[in-house]
Amino acid sequence: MPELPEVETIKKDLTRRIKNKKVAEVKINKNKVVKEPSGNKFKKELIGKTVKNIKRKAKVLIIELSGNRFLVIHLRIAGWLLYGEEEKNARVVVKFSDRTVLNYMDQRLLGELRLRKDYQDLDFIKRLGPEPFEIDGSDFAKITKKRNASIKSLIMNQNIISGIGNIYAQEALFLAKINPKRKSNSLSRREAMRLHKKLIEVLKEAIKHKGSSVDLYRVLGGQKGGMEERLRVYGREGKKCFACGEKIKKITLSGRGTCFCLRCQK
DNA sequence: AATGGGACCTGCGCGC
DNA sequence: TGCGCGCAGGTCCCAT
Repeated sequence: MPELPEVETIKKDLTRRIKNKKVAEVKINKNKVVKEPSGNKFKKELIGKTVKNIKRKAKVLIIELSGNRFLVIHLRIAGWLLYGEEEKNARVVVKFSDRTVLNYMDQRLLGELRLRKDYQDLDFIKRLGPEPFEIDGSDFAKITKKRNASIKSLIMNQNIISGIGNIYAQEALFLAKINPKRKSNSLSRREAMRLHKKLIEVLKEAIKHKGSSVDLYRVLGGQKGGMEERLRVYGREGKKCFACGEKIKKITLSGRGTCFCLRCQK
C-alpha cells in the first residue's frame, strides 16, 4: 500500500481540499471495506459532519470530524483516494455540500474505513512502534540488537518501527549498503545508525516527491507521484545498479519480493 | 516471545 | 485467442 510518504501526501492534499467541508451524501458501493459501523449506520453518522482536521499515524489516515467522530482509513495494499467528481469504480463515495467528491478507491478490497469516537484505542494503532523520525540512531541500534529476524522484516514490522513498507525498506537497505537477508542483530552499531539515517532520508525524499505511483496509486488530484522514477532498486530486477553497474537481484524474503545489489549490499 | 507462512482480495501480464 | 499461474505498495491469524 501506500507507505508513510504516500499517506503523508494524501494527508497534506486532503487538508488543503476538504478541511471545513460538510458531508452531504455518502454512497457505499462495496460493503466489505466499511468495517464499522456497518452500512446505513455508517452513512447516517457521516452525513452532516464537518471535516475538522486530517492526521496521519504511520500508514493510517485519520479524518477528524465534528461531533467527536473520527474517520479512520487504512489503505492497506491497494487503497487510494481521489478527489473531484464521482468515480464509477469508487468503493465508497463521499459528497460534500459544495458538490465536490472524495472517492475511496481500492481494487483489491483489502483496505478499511471505520467511523468511531476515538482512534487511539484501536488495537492496530496502539501497537504501532515509533516512526523513524521519532527515535535517534542510537535507539534504533538498540532495537536492531535485540532481534534475530532479517533486517528487512524488522524494519517492515509496524509494531517495532512504523511507516515503512516493501518499497522503502528495499530503498533504505540499498542506500545503507546492507543486504536485506542479514539478521537484525548482526548489524554493527555503525550499520544500524547508517540504516536509520537512510530510512529517514528516503522517506523525506519520497514525501518531497509526493510518493511512488508504481501501480494504481495516485495522489489526491489523480496525478502520479514523482518518486517512482527515483527508486534505486524496487522493481529494477535485472537492471544495472546505479552505483556499481551489477545486475539487480530479486529474491523472496519473508514472503515479499526483494530487490537488492549483491555487490553493493553486504 | 518471536518468527515465518498462509489467508484475505482483485486483476494484470506472462508463458504455453 | 484463451487459460492458468505468479505476482502486486499490508496486516492479521495461526502453528511452531
